[in-house]
Amino acid sequence: MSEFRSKFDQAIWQTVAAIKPGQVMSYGQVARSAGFPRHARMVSKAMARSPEKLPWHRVIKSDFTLAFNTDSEAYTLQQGLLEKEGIYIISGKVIPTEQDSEKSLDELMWGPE
DNA sequence: CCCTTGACTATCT
DNA sequence: GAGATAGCCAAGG
Repeated sequence: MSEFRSKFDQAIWQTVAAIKPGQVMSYGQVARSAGFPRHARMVSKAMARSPEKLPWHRVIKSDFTLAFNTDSEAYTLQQGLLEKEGIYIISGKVIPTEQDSEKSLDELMWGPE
């Protein structure tokens, strides 16, 4: 069997498990943090194979949107799990815990329209 | 061995 | 802001 996968999966799962409630990380960020740069796409595979208890919903795309189609059930599920932790989504984007830009906060509160 | 597939990302229109 | 495009890379057919 593939040695890479088992080692990779464990490193990824450990990293994801370390994400604190109320925090989010992008796939690329997780990959890098786990020691596997440029493996963002592999992270998604590791998620699909991940244990139930893993907080997979705290992993989102680099642009702060969710990885699933907005009309899919998985999207709704992830959004629900995030909201249960106090993380909400405005205009399709996850609200970052740390707001540095007034512009983005402005846009998040008022929406693009 | 070649081709296709993604729960991705960065860059350019 | 929304598409299109090009990198990315292991897995499976």
